[in-house]
Amino acid sequence: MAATARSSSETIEVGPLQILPDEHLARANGRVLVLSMRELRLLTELGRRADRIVPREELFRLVWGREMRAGDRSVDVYVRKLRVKLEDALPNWRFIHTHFGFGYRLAAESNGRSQLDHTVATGE
Amino acid sequence: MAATARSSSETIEVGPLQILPDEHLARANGRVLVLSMRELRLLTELGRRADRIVPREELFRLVWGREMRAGDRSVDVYVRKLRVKLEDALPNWRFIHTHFGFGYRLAAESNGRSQLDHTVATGE
DNA sequence: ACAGGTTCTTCACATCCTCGTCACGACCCG
DNA sequence: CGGGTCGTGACGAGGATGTGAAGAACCTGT
Repeated sequence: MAATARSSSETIEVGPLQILPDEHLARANGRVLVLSMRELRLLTELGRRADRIVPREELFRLVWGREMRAGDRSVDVYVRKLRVKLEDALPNWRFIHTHFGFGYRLAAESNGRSQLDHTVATGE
Repeated sequence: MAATARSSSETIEVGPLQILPDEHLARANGRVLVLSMRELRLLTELGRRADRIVPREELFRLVWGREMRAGDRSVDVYVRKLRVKLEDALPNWRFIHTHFGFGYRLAAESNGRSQLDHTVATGE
């Protein structure tokens, strides 16, 4: 892959979610999320395109670094893993949205009510 | 003629409605609308001809890519689906107008009052 | 090299969504 | 009023996505 060594710490914020690719970690309301390599990369690439629909093939290319074979379900499986961990960390939010026939989109959406946890107190 | 230049990221705006065919999505006051392939294409073709009456046969040809068989109600059904989703996202607006015997026309018309719609995520 | 634990990949099955179509009733216009 | 047009809800088939699990690959410390 491109030898573009990212110098300054990139920070991606999506609602109460904070992604720090260069630190190899993400935070939910300041709490550190334990993510594997693949999971973090997938989340990062989605985060870099937050609020936009990213096709599976593109996601696979970005995260796995090669072309996706037809029928490969890896992206779906890792989306699932991310959803579980995000749900676990922030029960009242939904982040990864499916766009049937197109791909996935990352965006913070509160589950309607009880966003009493808005006292994020991130360094913001 | 269809000299539609394939400029990157075409944006169609109709009142508070924003259609981004290349992103595979549309927004209502910035909020993403979840549309299926057909729905988005229909909305797009209507949007490209905003304020003009588009005959069913033409709409069908544009969206389905083939000639419409007599008695086919697909266009009507999908107009209905779009209306429901648009109504859900922007309750005080009407977009798709029927022209009896001719076809449909897309135009933003506020229902007169209180378009201060804070359509907060219902979470329903 | 080995054991123990973790991550990655692949599968099979379950579930959900889309799409085209139908049927019936309301509507519009002459 | 009469006949065609449009609105609307429902249905089934087929395909796309969700989900749990098993085995392979990998990593780490001894």
